[in-house]
Amino acid sequence: MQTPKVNIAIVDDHTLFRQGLAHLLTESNEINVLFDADNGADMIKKLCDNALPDVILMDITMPIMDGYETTRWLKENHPQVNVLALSMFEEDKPIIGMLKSGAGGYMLKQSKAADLVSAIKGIAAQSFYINELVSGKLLRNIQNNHPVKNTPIGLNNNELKFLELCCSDLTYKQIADMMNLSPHTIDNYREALFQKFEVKSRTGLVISALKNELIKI
Amino acid sequence: MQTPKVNIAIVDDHTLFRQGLAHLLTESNEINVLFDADNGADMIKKLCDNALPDVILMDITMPIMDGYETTRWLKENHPQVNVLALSMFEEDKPIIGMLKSGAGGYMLKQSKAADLVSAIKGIAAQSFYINELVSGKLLRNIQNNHPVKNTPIGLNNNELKFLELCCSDLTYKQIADMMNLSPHTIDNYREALFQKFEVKSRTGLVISALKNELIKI
DNA sequence: TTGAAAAAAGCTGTTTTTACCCTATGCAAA
DNA sequence: TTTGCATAGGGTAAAAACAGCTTTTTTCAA
Repeated sequence: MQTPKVNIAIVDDHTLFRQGLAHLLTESNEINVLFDADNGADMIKKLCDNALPDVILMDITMPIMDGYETTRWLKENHPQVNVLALSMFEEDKPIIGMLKSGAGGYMLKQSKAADLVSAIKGIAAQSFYINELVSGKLLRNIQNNHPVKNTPIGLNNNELKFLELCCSDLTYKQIADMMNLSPHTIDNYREALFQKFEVKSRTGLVISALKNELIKI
Repeated sequence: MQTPKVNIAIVDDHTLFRQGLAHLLTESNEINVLFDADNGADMIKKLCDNALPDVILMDITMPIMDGYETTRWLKENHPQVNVLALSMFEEDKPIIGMLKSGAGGYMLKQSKAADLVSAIKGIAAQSFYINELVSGKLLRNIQNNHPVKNTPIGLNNNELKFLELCCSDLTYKQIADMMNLSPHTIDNYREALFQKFEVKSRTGLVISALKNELIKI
């Protein structure tokens, strides 16, 4: 008899990816997929009807309740559940952001299945799984000694709305009209966001926001 | 005995997605996955060593040889093979673009497995599979009677390089330096791309390029 | 091979939009 | 009261956008 299977859940808004991954992992005979969910809110519902998983594979970009928020909720309400972030993005900010939210590891969707299985087993056994991808970011984060850099950036509703409208062919004046605000107010939002994102141009802002999965296009 | 299985191949640069999907589809008992590939070039190699598939599931964004190019190659060299585009993107341009390149259908990765299986069976039987997503775009394309709008936009190497550098915090002057060209020449590229993409600002250009999967960030 | 045509690269402007200052008001919470 | 905030303003400099034109390079057929 082998070691007992690891019970997991998969939270991701791409149905095909979720279901395909579930089959793939089940076939490894080392992992048991208890359930899967479309987003954080869906996961919370399904947690009630299922045994508590050892590990939850968590996407970042999801409608309604995203990976950051869901991970924070889990650490608040079920701290014994390990979260393994699973994302397409290899930028600093989402990685550091998910780890800060409470994820114990971070894997790319570009990974091989065998590596993902190791990561799941690793995180189930030790509550964390540090691969090269993550350790590099962590190291760089320390070496740069602005340790809390690259954190998820807190935006209020208007800033977020503005950020979305920024991802377009609209001028700031047109954006101001659409938000029923003075162009000067818009200019304040712009200034604030440039500082938060450490950029110097609207294009830089848009690219950063997309890389951090704060907005979708 | 049922109808014979449909032989397919999967071309996608995300290993986990590809393998997971292969397992998922195999389990349906109606589909047989002959092989999978990382990108178009990889697919061409593997085509030699395998039976010709009935249907190829094709991602759009891939390194080395993308979905558009690969589909065109297939239609040129193996016109009897049906291509079903499988992408995250529901914008007009990638959809129309893949169809124009020769794909017989277009499915979202957000689809349910059962729908994907129907699409594969449909396209194997009839060489095309038109769902609501696609028919809407086609209809709109006809109604707007600029029928060849939303086609993939042809860019030369310098324009593409410029476009990539545009997706950054760099000024045009800095981009000119990096490309060892005069800022005036860069201005010509900008002008040309604005016309091709029908935009009025660098931000609009960047967003369009991303939506059309001409560049990645 | 040559020279006409086309494409690519470069230049001079002007106008509009962005980016970056610093200040001020109203309002609500501490 | 004070603090913090969202809002709004004026002014300036830089960058981006737009237009019209010249030179260089490439291409290809006579």
